[in-house]
Amino acid sequence: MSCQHDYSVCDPAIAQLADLFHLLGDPTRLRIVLACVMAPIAVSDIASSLELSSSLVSHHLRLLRAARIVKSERQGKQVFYSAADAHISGVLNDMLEHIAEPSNGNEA
Amino acid sequence: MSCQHDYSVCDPAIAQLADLFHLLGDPTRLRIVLACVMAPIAVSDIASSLELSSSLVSHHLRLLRAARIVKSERQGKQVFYSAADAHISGVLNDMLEHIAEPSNGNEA
DNA sequence: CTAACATGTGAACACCTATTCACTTGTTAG
DNA sequence: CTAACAAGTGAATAGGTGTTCACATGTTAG
Repeated sequence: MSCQHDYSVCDPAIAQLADLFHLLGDPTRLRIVLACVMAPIAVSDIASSLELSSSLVSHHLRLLRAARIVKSERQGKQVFYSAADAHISGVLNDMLEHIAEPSNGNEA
Repeated sequence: MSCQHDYSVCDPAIAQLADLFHLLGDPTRLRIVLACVMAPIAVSDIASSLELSSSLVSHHLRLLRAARIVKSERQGKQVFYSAADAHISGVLNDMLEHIAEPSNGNEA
């Protein structure tokens, strides 16, 4: 198996990996993900709390759900979205730590 | 301080976070990052091993270095690039685990 | 059934960006 | 100095995509 768990990643895995990062790479979509990671939340609540149209939120949630970044659960008229698994929060935490790190003098 | 280390992320941090993910969201750029994460490597070696033009690799490395995802080190004519810190590999590992996870029946 | 609400979706547009090409800058060797 | 190699850069372009608008679907209440 040439597709192990270290960094010798096979090409299809790279495409999938890039797709996940790409989905998190949009500020609006990232805010939606963060809202879902905190707690299960309905589409309309995401829209109102982030001041976005429900339509836009739905568009983004569709992509996020297709990539299994979030999962959906219906409760009456509303559909609640939440983080798909723990890896997502792990990724977000690592990136936040990366940002919080002091500049190592390798910029500019 | 409203900008703590949990998910109540302030807006400028979200922009920065999204920018990092966006940089990893391109397959070509992600391959370059993976090459750098494995071991310090020169621009020309990245280009030849990934079958890309040196120009394209330089363009991407500029962006990656600006975001402190990679760092550069000159050795003679060549410039070696490597991962900026451990958080990057942590993020990549988490995402790989996310991919490797069995489908939880929430697709399609 | 209808009305009202919540969510999903298709098309269109404006914007962004990855890539290529030509060129410049830097470095070592002679 | 020049020649050859490595890396960086600016402009132009083709393709991708986030957003909006109008509408469709689904669900509950009456």
